[in-house]
Amino acid sequence: MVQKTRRPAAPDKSASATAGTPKRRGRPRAYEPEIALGKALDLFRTEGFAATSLDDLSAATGMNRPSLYGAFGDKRELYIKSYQRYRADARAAMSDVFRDELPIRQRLERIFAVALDIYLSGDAGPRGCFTVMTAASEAVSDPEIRAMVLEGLSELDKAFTACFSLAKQNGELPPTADPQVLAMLASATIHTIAIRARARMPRKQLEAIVKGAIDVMVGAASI
Amino acid sequence: MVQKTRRPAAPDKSASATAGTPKRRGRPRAYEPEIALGKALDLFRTEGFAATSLDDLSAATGMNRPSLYGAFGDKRELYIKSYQRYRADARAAMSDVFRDELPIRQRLERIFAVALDIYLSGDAGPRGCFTVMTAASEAVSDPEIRAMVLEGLSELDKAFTACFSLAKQNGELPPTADPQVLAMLASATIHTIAIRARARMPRKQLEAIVKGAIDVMVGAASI
DNA sequence: GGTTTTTTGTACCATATCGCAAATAATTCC
DNA sequence: GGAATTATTTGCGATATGGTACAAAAAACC
Repeated sequence: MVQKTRRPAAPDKSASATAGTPKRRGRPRAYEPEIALGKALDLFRTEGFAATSLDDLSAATGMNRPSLYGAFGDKRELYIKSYQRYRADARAAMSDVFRDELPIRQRLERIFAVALDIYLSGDAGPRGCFTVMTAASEAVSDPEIRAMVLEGLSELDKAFTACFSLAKQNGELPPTADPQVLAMLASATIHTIAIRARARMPRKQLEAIVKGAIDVMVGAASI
Repeated sequence: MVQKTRRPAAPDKSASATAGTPKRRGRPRAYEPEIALGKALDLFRTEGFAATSLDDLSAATGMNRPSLYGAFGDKRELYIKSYQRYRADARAAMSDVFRDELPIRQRLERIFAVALDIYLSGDAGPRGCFTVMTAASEAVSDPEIRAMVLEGLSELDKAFTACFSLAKQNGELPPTADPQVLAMLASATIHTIAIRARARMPRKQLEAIVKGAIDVMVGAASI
């Protein structure tokens, strides 16, 4: 359903006080789409695409199936929107840390701490990284989803590369250090803890892995 | 169905020439269980547990559903047996290389080459690592499967640890090198290429990642 | 040849699943 | 208040799914 008569200009009514809410015309929505999408994401993250039924989604979001369909399209579209939401959330949680002007070691520590928080959250056990989960499931058979996953992977790679490049410029790393190689190691560390988290490896052990990886990456160990 | 009257001792019949085939009594099996299990594994590896139906499995193995059930139990049991088969295959493919007395760098190169072969194989696109896939899907909700995955992860960790410990003993690594930390990096590299393979990252790029990781691990770079 | 044993093949069942159609409810516009 | 618009609710229908019952088939055993 394409939205037709969306009010052309500002309505200037009293209700317009609630910023950006142009008083839609029909029956008001009973549930906030953004909240519902978050619930759907939670489910998809724990169960995966195939193991999540529309009934499950309906129960989790509080919307019944036709409403779900009207709001987000079919199951696959909902999955894609959930994944985009996940990426947006993760980016929001990470961007500050990636942008911060901290010494490289502390920056990495904070980045991985945030990642662990994301991967270990969840009522029914740790849920890992949705990009990794999607790569492991839908990415093989669905080209569009695969493209999104590939983009998600490379977004992380690029962020780490920028991180290490800056550190190298600042003289925090030896001139022989290759930011791209270090970025791949950092991404690999992200991926391994995401997987291990889903297998319920305890946080302490994951933190030990992170610490060891950081030691190697910033050159404190194995020199 | 528990096997009852399994012939108590050696039958000493003519057919006994076909070693270890004690001439079972009823109608002979139309399909070799080991081959069928291999086909089931192929399917599970590409599609995952939930997205693979018994009809798919039936078509792939050439056994109809009742036969499948009789031979392997229900779908979950078949998945578990498939996973164990995968592990056995991977172990067989890896054990020589892990045991070989090569210099550490060449050893790692060969290990990762074998891993890439496993991860990039498949008619319907690269299939990655089944342990990683299972961690990403069934491991959260199924404790038994989760335990197997955790064991699979730690088996790899231990193999790499032994690898690096030996190299350190041989003086191939600096005395400050921590075999456990290096093993985690090696496992992380395995995991990241498994994931990237499923997103169809080209082999060349995966090999570049492996090369960079090896450089760092054996201390050729970033020193 | 007849009996026993094991496997296969056909058919079936109960349920789950996805998607949608039609009716009902709540709101704005006139 | 009535028309128009948008959402929700109920319920349906076609199909897929996991699992199984039961008869037919193919072999060994006697």
